[in-house]
Amino acid sequence: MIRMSKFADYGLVLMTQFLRASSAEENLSARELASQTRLPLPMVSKVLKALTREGLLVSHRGASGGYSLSRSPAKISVAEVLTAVEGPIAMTECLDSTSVCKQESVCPVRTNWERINFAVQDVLDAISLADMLEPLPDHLVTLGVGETETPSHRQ
Amino acid sequence: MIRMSKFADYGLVLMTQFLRASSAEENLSARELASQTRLPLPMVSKVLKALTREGLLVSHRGASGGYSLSRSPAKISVAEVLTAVEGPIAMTECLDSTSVCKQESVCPVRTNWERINFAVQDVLDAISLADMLEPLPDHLVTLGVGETETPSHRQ
DNA sequence: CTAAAATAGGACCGCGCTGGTACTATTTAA
DNA sequence: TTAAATAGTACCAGCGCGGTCCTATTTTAG
Repeated sequence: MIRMSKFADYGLVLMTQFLRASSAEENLSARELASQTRLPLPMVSKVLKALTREGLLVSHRGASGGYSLSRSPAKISVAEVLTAVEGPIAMTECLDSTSVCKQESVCPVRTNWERINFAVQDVLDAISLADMLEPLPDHLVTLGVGETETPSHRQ
Repeated sequence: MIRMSKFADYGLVLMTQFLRASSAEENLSARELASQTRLPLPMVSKVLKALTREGLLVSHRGASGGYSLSRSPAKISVAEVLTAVEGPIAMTECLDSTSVCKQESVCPVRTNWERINFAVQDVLDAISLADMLEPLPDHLVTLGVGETETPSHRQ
C-alpha cells in the first residue's frame, strides 16, 4: 500500500489542534494535546519536538509553557507538516536522494514515478492546515482537463 | 514518508516488461523477467503469482511456460497493479476498511484525508501501464484550476 | 514415457524500522 | 524554591517487509 507513518499522521492531527475553536488561546501543552487527541503522551511529546525543531511550532518552556503555531495556519501546508516530521516525500525508495538503486539503468518507470511523486506533493502542498478542518474545495483534490470517466474505485 | 512497498514497486516494473520492444513475444518466464530487471528471482516469482491471482497476468505452466498480460496494457491502470500486489490504497491506517480507530470521533482531519486519498487514487487510476513507458502527458499529473503558484518543492 | 522446465502455494526467517517508553537536564512561572 | 513544562536522547519490543526455500503440480520436448 501507499501508507504514511503514524508519526506523519499524528503530526497533522496535532497541528490542527491549534486552530480549533476551543484552543483559541494558542498555547497548548503536550499534556493538553494528548488528552484532546487521545494519543499517548510520550508520542505526542516526540512529535511536537520534531515539529518545533523544523520551525512549524514555537515552544515555551517552563511552567505553564507549551507550543503554538509559528505562523498563520493558512501559510502552513500539509506537505510541510509531513516533511517536517519524517523527511522528504518519496513514494519509491529510488526517489530518496540518498539511495542508490542498482536497477536504475534498466528501470523503465523511474522517470514517471518521479513525476507522479511531484503530483502528489503538489496536492499536499496546495492544501493548508486551515483547509484541513473544513470540506476541501474540489479543485484542490481533482485532476485537470484529462479526467472524463468515473474512476474505477468510485463505482 | 509516504512510501509504497517494494512489492508494489516490483509489481509495476515487472508489468511494464511485457510491453518492451524486446519482449514482443508476450510470454515471459519468471527467470527471464528476473534477469531483465536484475531483481532476485524468488521475489519476482512471488510478485508474479500475486499478479496472476488478481487476474492481471495469465500464467502458462509447464516447460516453456511463463506469464503474459491478461489484457491490453492501455486497459491496465497503475492503481490496479498496486492494488493487486498489496491491497487497497490507504494513505492512513484509518482509511483501511478493516481498521478501527479510537480517535475517529475526535479526529478533525479524517474526512479530508479520505478525499486526498481519492485524489491520489484518481491520479494512479488515470495512468495506464502503457503510459508509464513514455513521458506522461501533463494533464495526468497536474491539478486543475486551482494551481497558480509554483509549489515550494520546485524552487 | 520420461525428464526437465515451468508455475502454485506454501512455510519460514532475519532484521530493521516503527511505534512507543523512560530518564535526565534545563528552563521558567508561581 | 518548587513544580511544571520542554529538550534531548537512549532504549526497547514486536512485527512487518523483503527475501528464501521446498514440495506439488503441470506441461512440453525428446
